[in-house]
Amino acid sequence: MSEENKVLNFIEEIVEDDIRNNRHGGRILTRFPPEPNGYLHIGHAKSICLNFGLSMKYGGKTNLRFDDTNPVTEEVEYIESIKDDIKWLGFDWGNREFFASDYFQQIFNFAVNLIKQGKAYVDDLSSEEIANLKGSPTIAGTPSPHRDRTVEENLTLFEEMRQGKFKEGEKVLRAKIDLASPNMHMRDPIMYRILFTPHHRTGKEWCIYPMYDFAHGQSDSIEGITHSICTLEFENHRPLYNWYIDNIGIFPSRQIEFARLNLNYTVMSKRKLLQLVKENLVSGWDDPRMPTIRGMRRRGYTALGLRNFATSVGIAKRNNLIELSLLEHSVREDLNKIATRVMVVSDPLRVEILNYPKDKLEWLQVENNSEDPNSGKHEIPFSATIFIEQEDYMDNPPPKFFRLTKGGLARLKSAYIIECVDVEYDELGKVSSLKCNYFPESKSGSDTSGLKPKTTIHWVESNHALDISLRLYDRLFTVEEPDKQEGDFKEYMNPNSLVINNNAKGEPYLKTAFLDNVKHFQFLRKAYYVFDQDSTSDKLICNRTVELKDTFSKPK
RNA sequence: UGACUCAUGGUGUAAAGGUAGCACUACAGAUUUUGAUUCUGUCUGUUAAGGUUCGAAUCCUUAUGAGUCAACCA
Repeated sequence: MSEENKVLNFIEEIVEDDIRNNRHGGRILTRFPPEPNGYLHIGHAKSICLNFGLSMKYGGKTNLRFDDTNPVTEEVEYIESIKDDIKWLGFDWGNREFFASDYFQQIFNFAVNLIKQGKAYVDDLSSEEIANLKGSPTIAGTPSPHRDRTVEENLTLFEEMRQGKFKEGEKVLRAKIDLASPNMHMRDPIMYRILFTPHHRTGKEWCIYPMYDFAHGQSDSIEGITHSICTLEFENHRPLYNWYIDNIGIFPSRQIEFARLNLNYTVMSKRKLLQLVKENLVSGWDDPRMPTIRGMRRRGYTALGLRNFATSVGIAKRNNLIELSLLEHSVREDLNKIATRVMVVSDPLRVEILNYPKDKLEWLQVENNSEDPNSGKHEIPFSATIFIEQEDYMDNPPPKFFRLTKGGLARLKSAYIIECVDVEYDELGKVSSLKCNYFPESKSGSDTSGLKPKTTIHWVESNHALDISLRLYDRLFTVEEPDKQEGDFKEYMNPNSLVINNNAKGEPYLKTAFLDNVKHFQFLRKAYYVFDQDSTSDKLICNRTVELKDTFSKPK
């Protein structure tokens, strides 16, 4: 055991304890149980990493199980995307792919079992009537007039429910537990309801469907799940989870709850994300501003970055609000190691190098990534006209500005040192171009000039420059907790969450890289970028994944 | 004002009665042909009040604050 393994979260402690006590023979089986009614988000990623991580750590397995017990909201479309996202994240469930709907017959049999024990009954009351008789947390519920039907009567009625002899809402099957329980979930919860909507897998075979509480734990038990990990809002369901298992007498899976992930400046509920998509406030589930796995992937976040993030947020029972900066840190950490360095000028300022021969062109070697010695090199052109970043030149620099100024020096990355000798302005008085001289003996790698410019700036040669479209993404909301504000959360959307820049100039290698399927880049001194899926070799579109840390521009 | 759960720096997470640690953030400094990376350092914390104990973040009591629950959703 290494040092880091000694710090266990509370679930790992439970698992190690179970292994120590030889519970289930030391077998560990977890599951990830998505409902196929939406796309996976970063919160699901935390759960996926937890469940798969746990089984990998303790020599167990993890099942993928679709919790498809509500045909009204579920669609096949989501199943493929969910599987795709889990694979992309880097996890493999092998052949352990299951559906709660596969267990409908067994779950039905469990219900019959409870009816026979006198622990379940068919109720004719409407949804409203049942709710009204349920009482409140401080007031006990009132029994339904149908609570004491005979076993035979219940058996017949339930079978008739199954045969489709009743309309939707006409009858339900309820567990007979305790109408006075302080836990509302124990007040004769509904086990089955009638639904004539065809199911995406079982078609019209069934017209009665088990409720979550009578399907999830049963599926866990059928699969022999040892640790059924869910989020905190199911804490109050645990007594019911256990009651069903105890009373049916099936494999005792154990439910364990942990705090879901909350990220600031975003929303995480499927319902709200769906709203953003439906109302076209984002371009889709894979909009790079979305906290969905697809969105983050399109944004350029890496699977490893996301997995590391999931690990670093930790597992506990206390409600949390994670700062976006931790996510960004995790992503940068990975990208720093793998991103190919290129030069792209987002706001070009033309520079003429007066003492460089007008028709000369040289190709210079640059490293793909100085962090990775095996990443190789590529070539960039250099000539008498180049672009640099507008913000890298100032007439009247503030103190501590050490980029280019009139009469000042700067190193062009991987090329020469230049000195600014003259400045031209447009009619508005804005700097329109620079005249510089270069120092031939200052060439990168063989510099004998003895000059020590205070900084190195990025640049792009003008004749070979590629026009690049940049999509600059920022946080989707202007407030930390959009859900907790007054009024509609959508009022707090950040109007600048997407800014498109079509003026950027990139080095020609970008096109080669695109054709070579290189994905992640660091645009030197600016940010990490990824090619958007809409790119073609003639029109490169880059999504800004995350900016580089910048300790200079902060003070303003 | 019912039940369940939780409470440690700005954020997140450890410390199983014995030095309050780690990561992120922020701020310094060093290195740097990216104001990045890397390295070093600094700031800030046990919700409150009692109790048990030689000793309490940890155990007990009470208070306070927060979350969840009264869907034929999951």
